[in-house]
Amino acid sequence: MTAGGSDTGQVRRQERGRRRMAQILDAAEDAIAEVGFEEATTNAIAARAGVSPGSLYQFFRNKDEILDGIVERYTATSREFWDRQLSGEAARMDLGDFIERVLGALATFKTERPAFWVLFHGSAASPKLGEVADRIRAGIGDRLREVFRQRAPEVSEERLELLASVTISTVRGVLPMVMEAPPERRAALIAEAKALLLGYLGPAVGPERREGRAEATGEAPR
Amino acid sequence: MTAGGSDTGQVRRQERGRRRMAQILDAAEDAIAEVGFEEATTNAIAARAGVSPGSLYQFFRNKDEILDGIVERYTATSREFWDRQLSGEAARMDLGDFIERVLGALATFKTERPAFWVLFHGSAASPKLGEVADRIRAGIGDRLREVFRQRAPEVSEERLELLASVTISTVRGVLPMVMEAPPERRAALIAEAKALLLGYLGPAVGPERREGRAEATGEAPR
DNA sequence: ACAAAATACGAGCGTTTGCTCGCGTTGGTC
DNA sequence: GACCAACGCGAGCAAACGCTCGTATTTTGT
Repeated sequence: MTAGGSDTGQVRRQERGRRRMAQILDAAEDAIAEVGFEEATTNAIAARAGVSPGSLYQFFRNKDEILDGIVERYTATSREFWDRQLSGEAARMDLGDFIERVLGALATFKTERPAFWVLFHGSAASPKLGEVADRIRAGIGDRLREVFRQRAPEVSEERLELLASVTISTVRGVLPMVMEAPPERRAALIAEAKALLLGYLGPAVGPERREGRAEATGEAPR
Repeated sequence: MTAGGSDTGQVRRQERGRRRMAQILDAAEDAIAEVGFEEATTNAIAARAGVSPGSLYQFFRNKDEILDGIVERYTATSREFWDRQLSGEAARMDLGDFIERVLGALATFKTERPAFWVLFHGSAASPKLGEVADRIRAGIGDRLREVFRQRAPEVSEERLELLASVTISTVRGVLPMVMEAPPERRAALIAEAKALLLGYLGPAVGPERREGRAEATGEAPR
């Protein structure tokens, strides 16, 4: 009898099994990134992972559960990434440097994990992936708002919310353009995106905000 | 015998037939907008259009050709829209007014034709739709660049290209946020988007640009 | 050493999907 | 009014899909 299921905890997974699960998730990730979720057949995923269809269903009760597995891995990876990018340090950096660092890190991350990129920004994913991506973005929004709040405590909460939302949407719109461009053009596009965001965020949360717009370097009025 | 096919020109369509084709395209548009292209079954589309599967295939050789029909209609509608928005007049307007008008028109258009919206910006469409949308955006980019060129003839061609690309990507990123927000919040979000674009475009193609500026969005001397 | 559980296989099931086919109806043309 | 193309129907075919099942092998616990 099959003893399937993955997170029901009813199966004592062996080392071999955990390896297989990772193999299958890798294969599924690639397949879905290539042709979309509905079009990635379970048999094809199994074949790509070097596993029989029967074995696949030993670890995942159905196709949706494979997607759940991918989502779980992505959520964890994403959290790590944004923990690094939006740490306390981010509130103390120069705004331009901050923007540049995040955009750069985002670009290299998407380059290194193209499957994640296609999965969550592409147009061939699935409604479920869309929802997860929305939730993740909401979390990023909260953290970004916190960074802004620390940078500019005098700004109202509603404005902070607007700033964070617009910033995320902008990055979301601009990043595909950067990623689809030939690599030698990326630097110029990132610089342009930086200018765009700097012009928008600078007056609100940058050092040059308000009273006399000092050109100063290294001041912390508070 | 069936005499199918749509654009092969081998069939003398009657008035009744052309009406049926429009019915089918309407139904297909709605169905695809709801569940995505692959998941919208031909039988369901036929039923929604009040037509038998056999009749559907009288007008469209296969499922892809239905998509072609939708694309054709959208392309025409889109061209009309952008003809209005990016006419010669656009080069003579105040930059802020121009941005506001386009954003507003875009928002109302997407509200009135939700199917188009989901089809071309949603994540449940199809690779083919993606390609078409890319081509359309390229066309919009050309026209926008032309508007910018008329507004600021002294700006280099490469810079104009960057400005147009970044502008389109930004709008593409910001618009979903506006559309998904509750209607009473849209005005605030559009105002915010306007500020974002004005800050970026103003120094380059706005009336407030100055010849002597060496800072900010660095202009390459030549 | 031995039983039980976990892992592995792949042919093939039941269902769904895009599409066909045979046949009947409507409408334009002479 | 006779003829023929265009229009219309819907049962059902062939292919593809997600998934199962009987069975064989490997690992773990004792």
